Amino acid sequence: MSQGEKPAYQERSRATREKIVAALDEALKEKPFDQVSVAELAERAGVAVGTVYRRFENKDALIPVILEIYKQRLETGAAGGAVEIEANDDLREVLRTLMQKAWAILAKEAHLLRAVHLYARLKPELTEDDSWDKYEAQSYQGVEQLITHYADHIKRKDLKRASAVAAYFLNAIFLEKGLYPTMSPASHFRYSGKTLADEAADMVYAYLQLPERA
Amino acid sequence: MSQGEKPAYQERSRATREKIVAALDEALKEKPFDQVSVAELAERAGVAVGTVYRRFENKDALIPVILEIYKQRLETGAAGGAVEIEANDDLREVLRTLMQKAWAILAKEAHLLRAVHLYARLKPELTEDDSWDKYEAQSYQGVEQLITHYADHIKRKDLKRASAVAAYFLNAIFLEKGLYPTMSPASHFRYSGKTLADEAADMVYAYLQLPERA
Amino acid sequence: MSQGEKPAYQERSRATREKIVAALDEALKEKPFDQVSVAELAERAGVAVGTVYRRFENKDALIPVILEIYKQRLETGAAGGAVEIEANDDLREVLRTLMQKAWAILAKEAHLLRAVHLYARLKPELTEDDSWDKYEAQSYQGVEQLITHYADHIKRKDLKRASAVAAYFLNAIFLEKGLYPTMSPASHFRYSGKTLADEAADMVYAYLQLPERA
Amino acid sequence: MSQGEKPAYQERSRATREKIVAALDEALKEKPFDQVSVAELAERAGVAVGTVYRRFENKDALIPVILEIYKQRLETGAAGGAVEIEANDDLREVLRTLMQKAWAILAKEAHLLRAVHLYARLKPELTEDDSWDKYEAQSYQGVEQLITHYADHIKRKDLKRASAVAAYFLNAIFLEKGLYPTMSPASHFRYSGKTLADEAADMVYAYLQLPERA
DNA sequence: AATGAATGAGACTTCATTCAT
DNA sequence: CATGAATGAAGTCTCATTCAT
Repeated sequence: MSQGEKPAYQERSRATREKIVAALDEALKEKPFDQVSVAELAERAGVAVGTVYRRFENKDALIPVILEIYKQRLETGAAGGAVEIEANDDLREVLRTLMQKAWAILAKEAHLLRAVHLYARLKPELTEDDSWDKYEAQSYQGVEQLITHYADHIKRKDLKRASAVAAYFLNAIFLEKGLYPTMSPASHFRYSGKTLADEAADMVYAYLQLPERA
Repeated sequence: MSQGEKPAYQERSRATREKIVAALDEALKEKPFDQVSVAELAERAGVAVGTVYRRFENKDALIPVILEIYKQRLETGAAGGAVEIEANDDLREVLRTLMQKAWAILAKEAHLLRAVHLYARLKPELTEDDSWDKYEAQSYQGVEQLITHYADHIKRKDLKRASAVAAYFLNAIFLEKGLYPTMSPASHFRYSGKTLADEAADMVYAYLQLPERA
Repeated sequence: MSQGEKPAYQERSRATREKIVAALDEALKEKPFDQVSVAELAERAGVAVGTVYRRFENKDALIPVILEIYKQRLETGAAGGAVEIEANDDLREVLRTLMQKAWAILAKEAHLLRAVHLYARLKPELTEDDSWDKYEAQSYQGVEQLITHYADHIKRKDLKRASAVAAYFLNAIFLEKGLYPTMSPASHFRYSGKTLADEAADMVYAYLQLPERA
Repeated sequence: MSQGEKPAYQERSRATREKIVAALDEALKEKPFDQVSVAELAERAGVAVGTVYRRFENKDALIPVILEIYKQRLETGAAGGAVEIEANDDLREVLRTLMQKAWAILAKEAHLLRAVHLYARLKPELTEDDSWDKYEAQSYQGVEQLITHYADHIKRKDLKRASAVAAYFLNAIFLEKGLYPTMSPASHFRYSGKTLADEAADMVYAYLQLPERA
């Protein structure tokens, strides 16, 4: 239960909450959170306006929910395609596989990623318990673990920094993807998402192979 | 003159337009475009509300102006710090210098970058003459030229794709910077912008040095 | 049972009613009836919203209850401090004692007096059986009885009118007190309630001693 | 211009303001301020809802206006019927005349008196410059001046206290009148307003003639 | 009987846009 | 051309009341 959300004691309440959350998920595919009125949300959810306010203190209390859905989707997606790393796998290949998986998930949840960045992340005070912070930390650690695991095959000395830079980069590239999921064909990057994922993996791999400046 | 903008034949009109544009620039430093009301804009510009509507058909007609200001600032910034590339300069160093320059400019104009991405780029139909398209093309070509210039020191075969990927990456990383110019210290990337710029340069450099997969 | 109230046949029902009434009494000490929502009332009473509606047809049906509580408090208060009038008591002193008693009770029940005047009395149609009317009649009669009892010591000829005027006056002065129980010290009447009660008694006494105009 | 009110530079603005104020005046004759919605007010005034908000920051900003109208009406009324006190006039008669005048004015403006007491006076923080305070002080001083003027014909020693008590009493009796301007015929005070005014005057007169207790 | 979730009318307020001056 | 008053649709939120459990 996030900040500003009201407790749901009954089964019925939980069902209602789910309807609202689902409606929000759908609505975000079409327009930014700002432009989804509570009335529209209620209608999509098939409930009355007042019902939304019975579950959420105000419209802003829905923002943490976005992050919540997003994290849940990622977990579900990750669970479905967990990557088992064998000791002797090639780092370049592992990165490529990982990026492909991540990209596939994001292509489906881009609308949430967009909302997370534009609302949840920009209003951290609304997100309970440093939720974004924790999530971010987790993803940074994931990258760090991978890199540490392959320390012997990496030329960078400062693995901590390398990990942070790599994570920042991946985050940035996914953000771009999230903001412009269906960018007009006029866009000058004419390669497929699959290709881009491969190249992003290569970029990280190459970076790790490059020794620091003297 | 962008879409929805009205012609300014007289001297006075142009002065008015300048005032409005300057006011918009200032306002965007404080809040997103959405939250800048026409009334506020008029007040900041020292003109009446009706006057804004005499110059711009509606509020959306101001969106292309954002891109216009942004491009102009970049040009001014770039002109002030043009990088002369000598034939025998080291590519890694050149990239680093370029990134530092770019970073410095963006740090100052982050509010515009943010607005460009959130409004101008998301509503390409509002931007006259494929303005964003042209701008994007230009920046892609810039990267491509640089890479072509250093073709001999690069291991990638497909220079066109490498250029596109590099440009996409740079764009993404700047977007992240633009959206969260003053991200809370809780953020897990604890390195300075200067450091990040260096690492980004390295990442592109390393990528260019890595031959394509077999 | 007032208008709009529903019969409570069972023991449990009566207990519920009591809880609601007590909650209303408490709530009125803090805010006007208007601002006490049914939900708040139910919570204060420790019952569900629906339960309130099982006992009272609608929110307005609570208004007569206010008068009921008020009358009951006055009776309790009066019973506790009944004034025995001896034949040879001085009228001026008797009035003074009465006013002091009345004032003491009202100071405690000012919130009810306020509510009675603002809601119960302004919506007589809601008050069952001319309840306010009866109450008013009773208080007028009380004054009349007292005055009749002291007829020999009074100069006024028209005792009925004098009684009515005196009752009206007392009512008015208590209303003022009820509406502004804790008026800011900036208020220009800087005397204590006790003093004011004394003076009010004097005023009535003096009035009774003044013969009608020729 | 009271608190929360916006400046009206143009003639047109002033006309609008007047329309709104007049509409408020009318509306208060029918229902309490609480129950007058901004939409209703706008409709009565023949303007749009937004227009009300252009002149008044919010609904509460209308409260000080009530006091303003009330004071203005009293002044207008008083001006029309100023009472010239001749040195040798009888105090009882003077009081009677004054009360009759006051009563006549109030009968017409009872709705404002009601609103002043329920809103303006209960929310002094909304009333600019201690406006109510000043008004109250003025009325107290008026009574005091009259009483001082007739000091020789008064038996009370403490004229200051006597003045305060008299003013408090008059205020209270008018409040009662304001709150129940058209009390149902069931009311037990069956005398006309004119009669009541006479009796109120007598009451004050008698009080002044009664020496303090020993 | 009791519960509390759901309803939806209606209140306040904002603001892009129009238009009389 | 400029001004700023006026407009009114639309948004957020409250709360008396209803109803399924």
